[in-house]
Amino acid sequence: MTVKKVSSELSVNERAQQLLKVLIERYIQDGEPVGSRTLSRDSGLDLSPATIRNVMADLEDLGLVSSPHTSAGRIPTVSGYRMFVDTLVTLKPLEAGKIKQLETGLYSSADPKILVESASKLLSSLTHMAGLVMIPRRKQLTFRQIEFLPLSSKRLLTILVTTEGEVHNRVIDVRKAYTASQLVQFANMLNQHYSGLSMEAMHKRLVREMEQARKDMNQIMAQALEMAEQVIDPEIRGDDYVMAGQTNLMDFNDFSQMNKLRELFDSFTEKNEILHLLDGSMLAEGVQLFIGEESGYKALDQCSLVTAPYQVDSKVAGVLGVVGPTRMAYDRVIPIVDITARLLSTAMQTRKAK
Amino acid sequence: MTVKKVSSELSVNERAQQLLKVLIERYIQDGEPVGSRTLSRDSGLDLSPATIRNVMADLEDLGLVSSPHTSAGRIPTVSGYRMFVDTLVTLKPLEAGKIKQLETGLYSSADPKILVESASKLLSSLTHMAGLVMIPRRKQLTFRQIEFLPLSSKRLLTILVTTEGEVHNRVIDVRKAYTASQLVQFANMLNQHYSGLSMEAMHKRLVREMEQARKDMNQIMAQALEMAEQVIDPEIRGDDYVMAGQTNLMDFNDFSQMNKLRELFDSFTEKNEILHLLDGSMLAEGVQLFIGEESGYKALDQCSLVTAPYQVDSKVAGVLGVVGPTRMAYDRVIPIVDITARLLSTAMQTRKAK
DNA sequence: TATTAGCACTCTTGACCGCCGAGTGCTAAC
DNA sequence: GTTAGCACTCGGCGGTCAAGAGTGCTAATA
Repeated sequence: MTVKKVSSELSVNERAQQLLKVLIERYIQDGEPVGSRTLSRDSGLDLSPATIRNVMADLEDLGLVSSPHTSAGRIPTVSGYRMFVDTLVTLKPLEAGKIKQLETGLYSSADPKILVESASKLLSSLTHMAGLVMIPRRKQLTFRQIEFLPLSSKRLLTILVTTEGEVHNRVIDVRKAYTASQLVQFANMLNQHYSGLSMEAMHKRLVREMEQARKDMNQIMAQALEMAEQVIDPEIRGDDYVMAGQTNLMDFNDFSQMNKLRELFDSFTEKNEILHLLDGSMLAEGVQLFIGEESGYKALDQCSLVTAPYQVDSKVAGVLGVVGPTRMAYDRVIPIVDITARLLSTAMQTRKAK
Repeated sequence: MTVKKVSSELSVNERAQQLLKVLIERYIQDGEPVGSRTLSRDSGLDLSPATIRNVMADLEDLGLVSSPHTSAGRIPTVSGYRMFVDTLVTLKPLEAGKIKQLETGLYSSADPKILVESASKLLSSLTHMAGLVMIPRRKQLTFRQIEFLPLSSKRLLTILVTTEGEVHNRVIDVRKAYTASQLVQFANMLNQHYSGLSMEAMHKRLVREMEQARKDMNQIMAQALEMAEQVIDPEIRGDDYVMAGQTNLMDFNDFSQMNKLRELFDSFTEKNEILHLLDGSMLAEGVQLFIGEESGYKALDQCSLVTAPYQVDSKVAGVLGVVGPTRMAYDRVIPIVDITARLLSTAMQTRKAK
């Protein structure tokens, strides 16, 4: 009896899941609420609309679907999508042509800046949504060298280079004028002393040793350290990302209300909400999804974000992904994001493996 | 007789102009076609609606106004706006508060990159439209020094610094591996040889002398020159600009058709059309306007662009401006752009005048 | 007991209609 | 040259109506 009940419940669930799957696929395709008739016709399950209506009522009780109004079909809820992407979806392998496109797009340059930009453009063009690639985290970057160039008497151009090949520059004002050779001396000292440290570690040591130098009345040293501090302090905070194809999102009538769309775009330029999400998905193993309100940010509550981390020299270096309407073709998008991350990883390798 | 006719025609014109002015001011305020009744009431000219209708018919013949349909009021055409901004508009001086806002916003940093960004943000927030600031033209920049850092055996990080304090970096692949000291030697040679030249001049000489070095079989020299060429070649082309507040444009129902707005946004990321316009207005003396189709670009045909050049050390260095709907408050926007350009000029000065 | 047919009900959508208000162009009078 | 008057036009708004799609419920069926 018990056994039978369980198995019967299970079969109900399987059938319901199958129906949910078809419903979502259908809804993703057409963007319109799916009714019982349609489902009866296209589910391959040979059930009458009436039966399907019963199942739908169950799914609605479970919070997996909802109907916009009494006499409309059903549309998936966020939980519905979640179940779909977690257990139901059958991913579509990426066509060879698109893989080729990705490869040629990514293997044509060695400059990380250009690579990141290409990746984000490719993501956007392959998915017809907005692509984004996070730039390697500052904190994890390691200091390589610094340089000071005088612009005017009390104004210096500072250039900071990381081992990874990123260059950051900043203009700073200093209290007194230094000669060119003094500046070179400062730079040499800092370079010898700190080269190879992570930015974060360097920051900590800088602060500590600045204290020390002040106590020792070592003016020169203190000055040099202060200058360095001025440069790396802003660099240490804040990751950044590059985005492409934002305007693609304007085509989805899911965002027909302008203010919603505006909110979204603003959060793209504001960046910190998105960065926080990307930051979180750095730790995840493979592709990760934030569906609708799952992200926790109001601006994104009509969107889904699909991300995957990428590596440089087999260490996680950043995250890339796409943003689109909740109703997106997950079966196509997930593989695209996945593969792009892999390809970017190999393209970013500093020493050639082959 | 002739005299009388002329003077009479003139007075008609003056009256018509006055009416055109009021009409445009009104239309800018409300965004709705202005009818003869309204004009009769608010023009201050004590004319009956019927008379005004006659004048309107004349203005329509002259192509200065048009009516969207038979029984609507009139709205200005591009030529109408043009006449308005050229001869009719009475500019509203900027309130002291806003000037203060600009000053504190611009005098807080010395870094040109940050300055440019602040300026564009300020423009956007003061006008509630999109602000943009062009970054000093590359060709006019002068070369100061170059540096080569090895990333891996055949991959170099190149850093190029201009006298103006801009830093450009790029990763390049080279044919053979060089030692660190060789790279330093290359850099020294280039720095001594070319420092102080404009990028354009440097480019020309590089090409010429590369030829020469090849003929002389001076391998080292040729290699060094080729590397330099790889760096400055991409830098020499293409100016760039920074934009802020694009989403402000989404509030104007003038851009209610999404595809029009999308076209506009795309042309912002595409950049070259806008750059071409900005480029053109570098030569102009003060504030310059492109109204609607005047710009010649389809994406901008619903917009106006208000620009003004700014100086660095009393040489024109770039252009800034705002983009908004054709129906914008020119009387307020023109002074804002004008003053921002002036303030940015003084903020950008490399040696302090005071 | 699960499934299905049937039916009444609900809700959206688009078409059609008529009316009102705003505004015009024209003509004739001032 | 200006104005009053009048006929006309057009967009917008609200209401009604029918069609279509889909639901929930109940009772019959396998």
